[in-house]
Amino acid sequence: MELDARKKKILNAIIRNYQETGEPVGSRTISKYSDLQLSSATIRNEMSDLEEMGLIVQPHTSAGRIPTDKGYRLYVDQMLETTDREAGRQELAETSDFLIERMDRMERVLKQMAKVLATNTNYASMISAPRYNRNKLKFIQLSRVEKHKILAVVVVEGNLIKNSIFEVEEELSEDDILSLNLLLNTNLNGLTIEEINLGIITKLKEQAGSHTEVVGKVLDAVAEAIRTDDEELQIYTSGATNIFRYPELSDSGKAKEIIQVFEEKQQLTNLLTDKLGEEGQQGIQVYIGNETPVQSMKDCSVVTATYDLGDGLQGTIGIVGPKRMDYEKVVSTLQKVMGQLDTMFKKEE
Amino acid sequence: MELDARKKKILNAIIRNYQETGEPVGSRTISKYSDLQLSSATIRNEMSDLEEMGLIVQPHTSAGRIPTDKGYRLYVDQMLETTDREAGRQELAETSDFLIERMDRMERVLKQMAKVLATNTNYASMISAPRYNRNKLKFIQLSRVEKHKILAVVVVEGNLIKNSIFEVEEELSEDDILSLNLLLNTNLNGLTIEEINLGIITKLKEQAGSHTEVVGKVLDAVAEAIRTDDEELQIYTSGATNIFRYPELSDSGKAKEIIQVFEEKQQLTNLLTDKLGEEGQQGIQVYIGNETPVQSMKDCSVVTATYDLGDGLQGTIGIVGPKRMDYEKVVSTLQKVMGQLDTMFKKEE
DNA sequence: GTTAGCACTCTATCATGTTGAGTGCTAACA
DNA sequence: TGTTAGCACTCAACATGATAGAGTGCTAAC
Repeated sequence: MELDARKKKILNAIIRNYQETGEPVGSRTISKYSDLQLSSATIRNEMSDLEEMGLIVQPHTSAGRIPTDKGYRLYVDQMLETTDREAGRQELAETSDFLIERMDRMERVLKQMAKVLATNTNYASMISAPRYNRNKLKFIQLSRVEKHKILAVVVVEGNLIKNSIFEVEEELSEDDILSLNLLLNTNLNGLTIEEINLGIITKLKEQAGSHTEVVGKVLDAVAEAIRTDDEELQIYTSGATNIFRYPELSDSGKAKEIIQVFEEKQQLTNLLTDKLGEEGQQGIQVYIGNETPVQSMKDCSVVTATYDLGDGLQGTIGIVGPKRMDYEKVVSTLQKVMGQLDTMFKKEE
Repeated sequence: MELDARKKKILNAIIRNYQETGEPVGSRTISKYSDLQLSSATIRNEMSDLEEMGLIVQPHTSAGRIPTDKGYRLYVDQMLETTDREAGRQELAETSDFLIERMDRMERVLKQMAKVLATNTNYASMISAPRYNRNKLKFIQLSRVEKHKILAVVVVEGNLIKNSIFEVEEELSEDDILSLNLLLNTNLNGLTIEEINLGIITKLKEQAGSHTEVVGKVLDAVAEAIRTDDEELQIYTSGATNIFRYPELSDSGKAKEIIQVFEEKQQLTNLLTDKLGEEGQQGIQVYIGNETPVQSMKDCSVVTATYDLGDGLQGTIGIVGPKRMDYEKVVSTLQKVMGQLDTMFKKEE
């Protein structure tokens, strides 16, 4: 069976209506509220066809129809026009002014962004801090904090800073520290973690003479600082409790599963890094129901988008909501937030 | 009416029973499962008295009784013996071995502790990172990262480290930085934030000569590093979804409120800092129902405990659960975790 | 002071009936 | 051939009523 223009219109109307009400939608409703002038009987025939094609289903006999995952997929792929909504843009802009004023550190900005996303959409939001694709070492600074305690500050490309305090057996003089600083910086700066191989390490330790212990510990700190461990991906979330707004997700079994994922964050990594390399349309990915890589989200839809701050700094923002979410609004909101991240960090750094 | 020993025993039995089942408990149950050999009729008379005293209530006529806030309060204050439970200790100890092995940074330890607390008790847990009572400046280190960018590393007592990168107009030479470092450290080390007054600032800026801009920005960074802002209190939580285990808290209205508090964390500050100064019995505080400073927790009980790592490092750990929580277990678990924090950080630092 | 017995109350549960929304099918119509 | 009116049918949701069971308070006897 082919999907002609009229069937598309009807499917569209069903999805829109279901989006608003959350209730199965019947033939009479469509007949009244769509622009095609057809009787409910005709709509019924068409709906029967749509059901046969697997785009909609009845929860039970004598109920209206609701879209299937396949139906949503079709809707998202073919029927969604990304119209700019002036109203939405306006609203978000206001929040953003407020945001820029109070801006402080990356962490705070990301937290705020997550919050803006969640409150604007009424869905749950998540945002991952930038991952470092190129992990070049920029700068190392050792200092003596106490007699046997050394502070190592490691700065990598993108001005990410990591500290580490460790204890050493020997007592180092200021001069020792100075020369170690020089040694480390001349040999390591500009290198990526892959380039710091055993050869370089051995050479360093030789040159360090009696201070091999310190060098070893510093290298540990460096490794710690620039590793791109998935476990370590910082994720900020907001509005997880928004899912209670949607009855189809509110029963305590489903709600628990979803909120747990948001609380533990570990699993969100899968969502936020899933298609990180590939370039879709502007890096936007839509997972409907079972398409999700995270099983607990099978009753939700997830929309993610990759942002790029330059300097190899890439991260992902995402929205989790019911399958009947307002995809149009979500996509355009995500785009706006990405634009904002862009200007914000262009301005700041 | 006076509360004799028998009434206490009955109240105790009611609370214990309600703790396990979550159902109102009737006279017959007590008659059978308590060690006092009394008929249900006698128990009924006593229960009637307990109700009159406001310690228990009937949800409706012909239902059993459940404890009131006042009843729980009496139970916690007078009837709770903190017996060491060998089994519990054993269990927690195992988890802790695992924990020590993977220990890394303070943040990770605290996250793990929260998790241990939550999984051991099956309630929700929260833990605040140490607050700094004495904020003595220990060490400042400036370095040049790029031409116009300076990295300031500030170390305060307790080895808390804060970084800040800022831009400066003038181009600083390595020598400039060296002398600024000297200047800042000789003048500021060992001072608390209160002691860094306008006089010292002016003096510093004079001595800095042309580098007043840098000094100003460094001082901002210092202020940022050692301020004890409540807003900034780092809080780690775990097991918020445990509340779904308790039917009396699972309906989506209550659950939403509670989980929201855990998600936004802001309000938890009130719980975790409420009685921070005062010393109760080992710093343990129990809030039952409406006693809580956070309105959304009025259907829960909250138990908090203050830990002290020495060096002026103080923080709070807490448990949130239903009012019928196992106070005994919670208190003893908290004590164990505090002991662990203690040994852990004594060992490490 | 304790207990057995009884009338009473209230919830939970189940069966039953009713209503209304919505469908599928058929026959008539353009 | 596509569209529509009409009708019988289905099913969830809601209300009603009956029943069982848990638990109480009270009274009278021990």
